[in-house]
Amino acid sequence: MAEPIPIRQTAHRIPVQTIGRLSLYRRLLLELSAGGMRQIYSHQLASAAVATPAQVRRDLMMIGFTGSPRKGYAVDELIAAVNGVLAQSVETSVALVGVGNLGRAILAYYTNRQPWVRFVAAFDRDPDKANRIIHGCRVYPFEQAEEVLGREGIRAAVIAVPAAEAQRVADRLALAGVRSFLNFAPVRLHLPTGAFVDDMDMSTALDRVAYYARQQRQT
Amino acid sequence: MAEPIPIRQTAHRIPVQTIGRLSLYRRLLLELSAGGMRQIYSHQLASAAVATPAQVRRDLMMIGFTGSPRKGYAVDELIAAVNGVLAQSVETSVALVGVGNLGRAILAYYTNRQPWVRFVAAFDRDPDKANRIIHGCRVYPFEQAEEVLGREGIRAAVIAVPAAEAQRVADRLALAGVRSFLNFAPVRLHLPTGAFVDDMDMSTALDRVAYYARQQRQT
DNA sequence: GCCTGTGAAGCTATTCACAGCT
DNA sequence: AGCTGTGAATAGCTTCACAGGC
Repeated sequence: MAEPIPIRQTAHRIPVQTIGRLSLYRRLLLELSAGGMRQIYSHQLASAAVATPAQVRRDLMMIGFTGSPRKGYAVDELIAAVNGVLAQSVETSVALVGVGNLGRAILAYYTNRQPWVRFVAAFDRDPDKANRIIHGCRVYPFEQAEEVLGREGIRAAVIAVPAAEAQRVADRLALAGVRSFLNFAPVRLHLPTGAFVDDMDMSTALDRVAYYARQQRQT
Repeated sequence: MAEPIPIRQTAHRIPVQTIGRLSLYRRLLLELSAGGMRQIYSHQLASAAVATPAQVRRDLMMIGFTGSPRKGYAVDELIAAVNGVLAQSVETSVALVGVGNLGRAILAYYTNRQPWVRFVAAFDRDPDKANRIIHGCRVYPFEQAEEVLGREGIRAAVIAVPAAEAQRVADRLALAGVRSFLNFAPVRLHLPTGAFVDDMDMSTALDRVAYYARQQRQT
């Protein structure tokens, strides 16, 4: 009865930045592996990821993966190790809320990438959109959210509704058991502690980019 | 001949996080102002922005804006102050590269928001897309990038091309004078120092969200 | 009493730098 | 000779906490 799942427990919390970079490393490594690369040095992976070698080594240390001084890291083993952290062997079910222009583009974007994540349901307030299948994902009226989320065991959602509705949607999803959100609406969400939100605030991002475009001073 | 542009120089560099929050504050304040609010306390703005009051005060300190202990901050003056920092009175011209599903959704998203930023040109490799007008933005063949970017004085661009093309596109834009990038392609870009890149990496974001959806342990 | 402005402290991610290994 | 693994140092954003003001 000691530990039924002795997978790999890296005692400490992994910082969110590291999680993000691990996702990037995996993507790069999958491509390199397909290209025949078997071993890789931290400086090579760092260069591909636009990071420093020390950063790469630190990240891998976080997940308890070790290489050899002589040959660097074994690519396929490293991919497996990252998979072990990012996707605990099962694929994650995700819901999309808001099937407007942006929502559809998001669905199209994710289709046939990341087989470890699957969009199993989409919701829209507009009943005309219900019961259609978009990019292989069934659209339900938002009223059925609780039922479908529960049935599918969905704990992650992508919010692509207008700003004015985002908080209401988030509240309802949270009550239905969703704990992790990818928020495309340009508002910050108030959520119960323990929930995770990743804001993809395109408005803010464009403002930042516009700001730095004007900082053409000496550098 | 002392200082022809005595605008407002807050000696130190403003951190990118602060720039992002200023953008958010402005959006919130515009709405509050439209709703008739004239004064606001740091804790009120903080609550709307899901931040701490100290954070708000520090951010405003960064741009040299001061309130009064009694009444807090004057909403409209604060909006003007943020505008002074984020948009130096002129509107910023931006180009979009890649007019696929995602590119069109991006254009649609930004249309009629943020009047201080304007998409003046879009580019696509596919000549069939050229010379059309999408959401009020003219599409050019990518070959004409240098010419159009130069003519319009464009220094900021949104990259929405497939991963495999993003670096080539970025290189060419950088050579044509673009210094600030909003990158939707799921790769990190290598750019000359001094250039600014904001990565909107949707793949990484979804992986992060999926990861934390599974961390349903005690919190 | 309750707010702002801010020096100082705290925190956490990143980078350094070097011992150890092959 | 050149790489990994990692304690220690660094850096920079955030939070604390309190003086000052109304």
